[in-house]
Amino acid sequence: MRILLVEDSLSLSDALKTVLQKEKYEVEVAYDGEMGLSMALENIFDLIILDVLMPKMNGFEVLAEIRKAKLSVPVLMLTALAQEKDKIKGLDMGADDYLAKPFSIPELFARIRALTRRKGEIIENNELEFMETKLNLTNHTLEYKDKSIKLSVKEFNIMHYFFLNPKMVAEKEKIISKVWGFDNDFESNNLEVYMSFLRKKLDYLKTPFYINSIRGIGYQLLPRQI
Amino acid sequence: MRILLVEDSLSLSDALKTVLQKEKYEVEVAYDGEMGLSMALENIFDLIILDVLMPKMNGFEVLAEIRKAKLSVPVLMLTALAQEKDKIKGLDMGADDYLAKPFSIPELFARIRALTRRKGEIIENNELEFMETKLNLTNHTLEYKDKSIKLSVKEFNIMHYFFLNPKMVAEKEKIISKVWGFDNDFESNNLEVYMSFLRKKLDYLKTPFYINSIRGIGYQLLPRQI
DNA sequence: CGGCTTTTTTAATAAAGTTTCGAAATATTA
DNA sequence: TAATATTTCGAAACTTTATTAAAAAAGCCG
Repeated sequence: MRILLVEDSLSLSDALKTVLQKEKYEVEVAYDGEMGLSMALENIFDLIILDVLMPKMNGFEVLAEIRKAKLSVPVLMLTALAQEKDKIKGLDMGADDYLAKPFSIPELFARIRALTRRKGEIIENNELEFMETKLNLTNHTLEYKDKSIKLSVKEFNIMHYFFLNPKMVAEKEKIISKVWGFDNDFESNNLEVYMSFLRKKLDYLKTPFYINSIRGIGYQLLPRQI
Repeated sequence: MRILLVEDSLSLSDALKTVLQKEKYEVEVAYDGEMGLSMALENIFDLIILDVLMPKMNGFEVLAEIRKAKLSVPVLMLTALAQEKDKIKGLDMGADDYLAKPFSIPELFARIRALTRRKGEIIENNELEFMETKLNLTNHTLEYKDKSIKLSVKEFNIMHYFFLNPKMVAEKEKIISKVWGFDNDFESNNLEVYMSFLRKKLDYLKTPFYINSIRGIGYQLLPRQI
């Protein structure tokens, strides 16, 4: 489970990182809003913990950009601004929970568990589900009915992005920046190559959905017509 | 948006029901845990607000049964038990949020919006509508009744212009400058060619409007006469 | 480390879809 | 009817996407 922690106070972020890692979360830390935003846009996280008061760009601004980019990752706002209007502002801007400092670590953990539990769609154990097909997050396999197939890291990341944003159109740009990181990919058809790999695997599994391409825009998982 | 409110205190449940209805939520009230559970199992709700301290069956027990029945409906626990261990218990049992009494109504609303947002969000594919026909802005498809057809970029841009200025006469010049960019088009019938493409697609969809041409000026979407 | 497998990248080609252009057919108007 | 505008069609040029094969890189294991 990957968490992005955006928090400028070194003492707090260090402490949080340590306790989170003890609970087996993979944690990446950003020390200001700008850094947090670019990390959020470039990588796939299961949860973002966002401080409000930060240099360069505050938590509200980061949140606004994250949602503008149509990322559906759950966001937990964490802040000293315990005022009601701030809570409401944060929640209405697309945060999923809002915890005022000082908070108790066990409560934070419980809220993290609550937020990551239902990620995307239904989640059991450590898998995401979309149309009866399961993406296993621990062993990177895709499972449908009695068949299962291994995905390479790149294949998995692409599929992960689809499963986290089910039914939505995944723009090529977005997928590329998630899987290969920003700027990369000049003059390369890597994405198309991987989409072809994935289509083969979906065909093998006979999943009830297929990868539809939308010329000039990107791809979308759609139900197979029979 | 349908909400189930499970709360034994008449004064509180009445007050909440009233304010929720003012916000256009459909609200059903259960006055004890057993009643709440059976209503939750029998109907479809978008959110369940669950008190903890209740006669017959407490909120934790109701929640446990709801999750045992594999219902994934979001649950907001609402209670006087503000103790940390209760919060944690509730969240870990499958509640999505936990609010301690006394709480502020605006904060409750903000949390309700946060919890119910994701449901609508997935379907939220932005589209424009004109005469029951939808122009999907992410997919670049045009949809009417049960049919849907893909539009190419140029076709889409033209249609987009119409949908943004419905009922108006779209001047050729304007369309051309929007779709091909400034002045371009000297001595070319591209626009006419595309209008022909679009007419074919509208015929296929059997939309209730057609493209009428206004000689010397441009085009206009008009209701089809039968 | 060295050989083996797997994954990722690159490049070439094929396939599919889009746009443009010119010309012919049709319609409109004065 | 002549002049002008619009519609339609098909071929060609062009773009984007898909597929394949092979080279390069990364990972694995004794």
